[in-house]
Amino acid sequence: MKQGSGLSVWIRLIKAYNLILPEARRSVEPGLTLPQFDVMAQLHRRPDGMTFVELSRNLLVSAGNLTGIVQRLERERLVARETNESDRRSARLRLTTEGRRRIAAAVPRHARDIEKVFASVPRGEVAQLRRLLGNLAHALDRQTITRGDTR
Amino acid sequence: MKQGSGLSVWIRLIKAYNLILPEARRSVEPGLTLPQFDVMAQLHRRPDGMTFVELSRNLLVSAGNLTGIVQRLERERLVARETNESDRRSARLRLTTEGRRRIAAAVPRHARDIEKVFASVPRGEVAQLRRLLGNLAHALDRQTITRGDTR
DNA sequence: GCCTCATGCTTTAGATCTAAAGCATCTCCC
DNA sequence: GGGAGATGCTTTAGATCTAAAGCATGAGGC
Repeated sequence: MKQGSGLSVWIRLIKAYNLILPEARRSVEPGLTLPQFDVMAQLHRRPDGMTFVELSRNLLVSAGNLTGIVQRLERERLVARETNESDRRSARLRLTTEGRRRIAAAVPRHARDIEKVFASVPRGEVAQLRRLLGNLAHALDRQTITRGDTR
Repeated sequence: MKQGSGLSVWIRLIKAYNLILPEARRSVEPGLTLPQFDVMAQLHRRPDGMTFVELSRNLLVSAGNLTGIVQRLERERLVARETNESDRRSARLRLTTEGRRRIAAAVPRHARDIEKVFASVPRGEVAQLRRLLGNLAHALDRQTITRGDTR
């Protein structure tokens, strides 16, 4: 009777995700795409910079994708890389002064815009969703890591 | 104190979505992409076929994207289009016999694979998530429609 | 000092995605 | 009729994404 509720959760998750995503996209600084904004927002919280690997872990973006995203940000002089002399494979990315200027106001504005999206949802439900989605992500995380086994 | 929970829900939604998505992708019939699978799964439930507009409404995929996805399915002879003589703008898409064969077993298998993803989540939480995500999608839906106003 | 493997980033091919413009065809109203 | 606007699909440019291969550099064992 309760059969199939997992699939139903997944379908509703997709639906909610795809309803919010365009709002999130609309809310980013004009001239930036959402992935570009995400990279800059991450860097904004880490004045000492981040490597590609650190970034890709925090953003759930593969390293391969970052190459292109960062290249476009470098072309716009919003991000700069410096090579690490002690490990010449890795690069450290930082916001430029212009990049910091552009993102500083955009981050809190984006946060406010996302809050507005949830304005019509009862407070209690938002709190529950927050908790349940946190549990869900944790459960999936463990499961995904485990699946890496050869067994 | 409770400030910012909407943003937090959004971030966790992204995380959960991005954890499940690779599993969903892994689970589709080999040789098909997830969007291609989605199109075929929709058509499988509608033996009398669907137009591009109907499909894009059900899949949250823009009509522009469908053109390419359907072209690849036509190339593989999994889907065929017939032109509507009474309205020559629109096309009706149907699964071919081969397409039906390919998708028939894949759909329930995919559903079982998604259920497995939720195996480690307590039944009660799955039920709550189902309900809350349903409410969320409804609330957002109304809001999005309303936003279309000039006001 | 080499060899092997791991690590960090880039590249490639192919598919998708957004946003916007474009092309037919239909509808409606004067 | 004929034109204005709506509708259904396609096309375009640019960005992203997956999956997989590739390249350079590091680290550890012998």
